[in-house]
Amino acid sequence: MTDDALSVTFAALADPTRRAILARLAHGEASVTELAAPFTMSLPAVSKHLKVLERAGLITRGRSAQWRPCRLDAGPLADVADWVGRYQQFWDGSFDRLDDHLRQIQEGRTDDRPT
Amino acid sequence: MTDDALSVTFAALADPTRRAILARLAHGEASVTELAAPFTMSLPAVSKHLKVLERAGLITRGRSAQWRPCRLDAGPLADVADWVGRYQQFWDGSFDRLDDHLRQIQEGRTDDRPT
DNA sequence: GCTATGGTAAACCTCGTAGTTAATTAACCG
DNA sequence: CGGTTAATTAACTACGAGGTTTACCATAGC
Repeated sequence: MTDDALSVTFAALADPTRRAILARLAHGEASVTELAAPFTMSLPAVSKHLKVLERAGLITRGRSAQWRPCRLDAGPLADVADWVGRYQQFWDGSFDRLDDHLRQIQEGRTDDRPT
Repeated sequence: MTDDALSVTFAALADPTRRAILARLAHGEASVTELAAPFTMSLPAVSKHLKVLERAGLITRGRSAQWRPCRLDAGPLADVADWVGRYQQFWDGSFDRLDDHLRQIQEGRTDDRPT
């Protein structure tokens, strides 16, 4: 797997278990065993998923006695929304962003974006 | 890799080469060799990336003589935007979507979404 | 100190991904 | 037909992802 931030984030999201964990954390902090409860897989497997999410910056982990509570950090999701938003013109039938697009061409932007 | 649509889409996007290919296709149709030009990797490698994108529904491929032109299909990106949008309240500091969120709870929605 | 609980680490297995080179198919052109 | 260009298939290598079980560390509570 490539190691740029966006790739790490997308890869972390490419698993329904991890997305379900994020969905659970949207309700609020939770311990590892709480997060693992809905799944049939072993605790170490969940622990690994959490490590992936942590590496992607999607969760942060605290320390309270023997518990390691997880909290959602949606920062990287904003980057995802930003990235995907550049393609919005290609699915919503509107071209509201076309002038942004053209302006960016003029600015000589040639990196990883649709325009 | 899991085979639900969203996972396949996220996995396809978790590679800078593939994102660059999508960015290129946002300019318009292109052949495989055209798409491969910016990269140092071999043509079969690019061909495999295209197969991943095709499987995710992010591109469609035509046929014109010996060329197999690729076109962007942003449909799956709309699903990504939809998914990530449910977390917007967690990064933009506003709670504009909170009532949507609460309404969905009342509708008994318990699937892969932050609320 | 002992034991129970919460969580991670280690070692291992299996499978898919990303890349290579070489061979093959497909279509055009003279 | 023969040759060239476009692209895929095949066979192979290397590696990381996701899962398991077992063993270990850390803290709480008696």
